[in-house]
Amino acid sequence: MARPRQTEEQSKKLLPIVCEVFSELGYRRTTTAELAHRCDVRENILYRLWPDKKAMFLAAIDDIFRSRAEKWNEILADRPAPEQAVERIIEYESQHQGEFGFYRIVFTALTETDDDDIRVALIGMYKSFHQLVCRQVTAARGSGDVESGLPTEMAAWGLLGLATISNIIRELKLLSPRQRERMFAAVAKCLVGGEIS
Amino acid sequence: MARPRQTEEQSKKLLPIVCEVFSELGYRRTTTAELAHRCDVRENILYRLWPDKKAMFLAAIDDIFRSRAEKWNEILADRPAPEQAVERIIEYESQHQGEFGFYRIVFTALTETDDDDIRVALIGMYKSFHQLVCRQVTAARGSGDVESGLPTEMAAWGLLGLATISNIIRELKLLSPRQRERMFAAVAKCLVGGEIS
DNA sequence: CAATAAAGTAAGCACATACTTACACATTCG
DNA sequence: CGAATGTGTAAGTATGTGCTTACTTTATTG
Repeated sequence: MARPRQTEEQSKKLLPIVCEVFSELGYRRTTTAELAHRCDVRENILYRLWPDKKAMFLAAIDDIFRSRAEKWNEILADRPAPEQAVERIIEYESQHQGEFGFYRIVFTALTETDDDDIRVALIGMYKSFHQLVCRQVTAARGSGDVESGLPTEMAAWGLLGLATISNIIRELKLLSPRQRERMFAAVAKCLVGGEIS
Repeated sequence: MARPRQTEEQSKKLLPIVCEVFSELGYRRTTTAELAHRCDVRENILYRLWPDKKAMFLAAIDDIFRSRAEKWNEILADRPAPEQAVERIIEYESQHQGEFGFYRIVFTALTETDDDDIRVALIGMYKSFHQLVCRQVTAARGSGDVESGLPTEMAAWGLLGLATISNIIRELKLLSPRQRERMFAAVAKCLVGGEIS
């Protein structure tokens, strides 16, 4: 007998903007006023969608992981040969870095908050990502002798580290985009396929 | 005809505490009141040593780089064989990670501020570190054929990435300390000595 | 239409916090 | 000593910010 709730749709609509602002400004500098402004609504509307600022941030963490994983799935959807899958993802990552503000969110979550819920969310995200990467590395390596190279899980952590420093390099312009891409590809190749001397 | 200034000595005395607080809490959560409290002085005394909070943070960045570089020099001071130098540093880093709050300061500087002076300080710091690492990698590789492995500068970036993810792993307890150390050593070895397949 | 409930507006409150000011005390050196 | 200058204390100010509240408008459905 009245208007049906649209909160669901609205939060979906607003979430990408929320993500963007958090990843641009970090947790602390992101004010609810700024969030509202960028979402082109008033603050209290945000507070109808989420109970508090922390919930908005948690939603952003969740969304940022989901959108990244989705992207990877898209890449893998056209079924490249397993050996090429990881290369495809690496190529994608090296070129589209920072697009989702992934690392800024992580950094901010690590330093600006001291909240257990946020830590738990981060931990879950990293574990999922690590798994995802592990699977790709395994696929890329095929059934060749694994003993000669880095154990898969270690190579996967190395790749995550590579992605992280690569983002820092991008943010601080420590290398040109071209150089950064080449560095990313070479180091990734070394980690996935390199022998331990 | 009056008391001589002691600001120099006092800032030296207080700086490690300032570093510690910034790296624990990040830039935004660190209040001048908290800084004063931890330094066991009043706020206005901090403001006699530095013009504003940002200057305190910049001083912390500078100090944290200096103390880390010093540590490395200590390690290298007892002149290990060049091939072992990088291993020594890697071993040290893998075990003492997070001690200086290095990465927390970096993360916080990257996300919580949008200040050019801070960016410049960070950029300088990374370049210095990268050089330092490059020199060690070169030394470790000796005069062997370089062509077969990763170019030195790339390996150095990889190592910095490894240190970064390793810190994240430590902070989020994604691996046990033992596992993390093993991972660090294995990936580092792969980067420094690994062949590109 | 008219009742109802959601969406939107605007103002404001309570508190945190960067930075200041006014003043008392201590130390140096003519 | 005493004037000058540095150090320490304590309170205060102006602003920013998370969150709320009281109210108006809009859409839906019996």
